[in-house]
Amino acid sequence: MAPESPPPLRPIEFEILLTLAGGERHGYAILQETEERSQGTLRLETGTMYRALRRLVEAGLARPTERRQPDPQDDERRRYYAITAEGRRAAELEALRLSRLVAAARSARLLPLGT
Amino acid sequence: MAPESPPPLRPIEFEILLTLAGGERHGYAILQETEERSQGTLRLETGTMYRALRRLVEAGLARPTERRQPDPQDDERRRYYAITAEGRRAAELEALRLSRLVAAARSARLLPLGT
DNA sequence: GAAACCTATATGCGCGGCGCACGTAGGTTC
DNA sequence: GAACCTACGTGCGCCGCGCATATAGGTTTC
Repeated sequence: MAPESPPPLRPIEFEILLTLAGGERHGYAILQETEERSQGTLRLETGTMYRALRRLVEAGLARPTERRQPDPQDDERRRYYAITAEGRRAAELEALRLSRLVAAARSARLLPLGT
Repeated sequence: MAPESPPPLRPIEFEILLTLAGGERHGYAILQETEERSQGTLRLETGTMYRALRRLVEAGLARPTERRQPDPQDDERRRYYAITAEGRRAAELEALRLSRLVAAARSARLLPLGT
């Protein structure tokens, strides 16, 4: 009877949470920032992203924020989201898993040892 | 017209190639070694693994080996597979992508900085 | 000035990967 | 002999994903 580990994050869900870990973001900003970070190695489709974002909210890993600062620059259509405490824990777990995976890849000489 | 980057590896495909990077393996050994490496954070279903392995062969990233060493210890049912040069390149690319992702996670303080 | 593009969010649809169950089968352990 | 391990594989249903499309206001380009 293990403490019932939560279902693992899908790659796209982790990307979104990683972006949200940097602060509140709206959907379109998540799209841009994620693709920029991956430098073309990942293209995040709008349909995929908005649905994954909704899933994260339903799972309690992200939450919509009512933040509507009186900035006239701000596009009214934007809907902002923040990572939750549970979302952060899930992302930390996944990051740890990935770091071990990368270490294993380094041991297998799939990456330069010095990196 | 970018040089048409290949479709990215799925997580399970990367796990399999990572195991094969350590040398020839048969299917059941891939199952055991992968689960052992992930220490319970990933459970690789038999159906999923054998099908992913077949996909990798069809994509030219892995190949069956006719290796049948005269070891009487060896279970005759085993079917061995090896990583191909193309498979290694794909795994290296994915490992690089993941290492950058982990670095980003570290910057976002999802991982202890010292690790 | 309209055609093209950017920002911003969202749905429709079809394919296929995945989880789970099951099948086969010989060997070992209790 | 029942249960379990090794070893390979198929069947099936769900749903996540990629791609297309919808909506709509603002800006840039020809």
